[in-house]
Amino acid sequence: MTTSAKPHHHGDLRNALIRAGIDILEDTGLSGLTLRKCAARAGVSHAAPAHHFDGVAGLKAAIAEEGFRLFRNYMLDARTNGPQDPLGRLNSIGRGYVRFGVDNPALFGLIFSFDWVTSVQHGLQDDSARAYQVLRDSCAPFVAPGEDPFVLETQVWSLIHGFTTLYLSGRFGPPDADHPGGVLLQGVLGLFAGLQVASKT
Amino acid sequence: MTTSAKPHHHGDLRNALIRAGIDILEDTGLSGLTLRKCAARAGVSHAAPAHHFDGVAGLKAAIAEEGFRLFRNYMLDARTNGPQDPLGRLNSIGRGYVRFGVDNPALFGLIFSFDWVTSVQHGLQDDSARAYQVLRDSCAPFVAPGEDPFVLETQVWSLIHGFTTLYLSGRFGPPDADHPGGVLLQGVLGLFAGLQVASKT
DNA sequence: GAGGTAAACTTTACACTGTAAACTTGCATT
DNA sequence: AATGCAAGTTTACAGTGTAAAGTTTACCTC
Repeated sequence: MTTSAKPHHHGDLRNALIRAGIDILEDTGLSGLTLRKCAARAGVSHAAPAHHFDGVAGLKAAIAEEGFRLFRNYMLDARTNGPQDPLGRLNSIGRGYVRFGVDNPALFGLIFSFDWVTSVQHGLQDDSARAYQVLRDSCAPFVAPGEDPFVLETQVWSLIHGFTTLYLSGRFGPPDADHPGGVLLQGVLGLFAGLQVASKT
Repeated sequence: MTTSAKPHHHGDLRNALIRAGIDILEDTGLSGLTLRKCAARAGVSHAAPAHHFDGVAGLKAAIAEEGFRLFRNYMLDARTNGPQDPLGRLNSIGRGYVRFGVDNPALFGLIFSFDWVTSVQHGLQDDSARAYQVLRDSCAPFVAPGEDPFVLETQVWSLIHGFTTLYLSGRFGPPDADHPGGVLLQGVLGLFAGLQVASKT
């Protein structure tokens, strides 16, 4: 029939589908991300993404992988461009965290929509861990030598993550794209003011 | 909406559908909650719930209303049964918060799945505010007279909410149904140890 | 090169979902 | 009693994920 040079083999369909998915997330939010729309956007049949990613869960996981990388870069950028004392660096992580959410709300929702078991099943634990490591590093100066850093990390992560999700849901008013978190975030981060830099022994 | 006191056909279909919905949430999680399954469970046609609640969003909102009440009771019970000093009461709120999530993970996910605009559209702001008031009251002793309590409340809410969502996702290991949050929660709540009870002037 | 094989996609089909409109039934007010 | 209206049902439809089978393309072996 149509003998035109229409290559069956797309070449880089996997990445094209991921990019299409991210675009759809920006345009129509998490609920708008479907296999079929993703396929249509990439110009392939609706079953192609299912074949590549083994179902919609796999597609979302592949997008989340890219999302975690972006997320990590937001935190790194914020830390790089902020004050370099331990507390300043920790606060910068928090600001980068919130800014990522404000700039990419649907992607933020996606990467945290997996429970941990599902994350591991889809091989997301590495990307997730790399992002977490940034937070971990910024907590390290406050951990006394020989002590378990886990409690402090969980305190920091819980506070920042909780604020970000509540902030994105609009419970503190409409998110401010120019100053993510606004002065409220600054006040919330004040809870870290009491942290003591651990001596190096 | 005022509950119609007149059973025309079924009798109390609205409440029956809400209870069916909560049962389905427990059994199959948030993604398993559909209009049609809910209708089948209540023994009516699949279009009945849509008629009562104006779509699936309305059904979820009605279930969330009940969820917020249960959520509030969890916090109140925890506070009642715990130590009665200000810090002890604040910590109890946190424990009740986490316990509600562990006991009703899908319902917890549901009541926080609405953004604020949608919440208001469905008339959930009152139930949400009543639950928030419990947290607010427990924060009050730490707010200096004349000061805005909002920052402290946001600190507390963010920390507890963030911990609960991350804990429920299994990122700190499988949730412990007998001791929700476990020792980790205790450590996280330690961040409040520095709070000072405000003088009454 | 010829032939075979596996991967990359398409086509087709199906069950399930939410929503809308038309239809039926039964209570209630006038 | 007649009419109106609320409560449910029936029917229909578009969109979704998934599975199976079919088709095309690239590659590999002989």
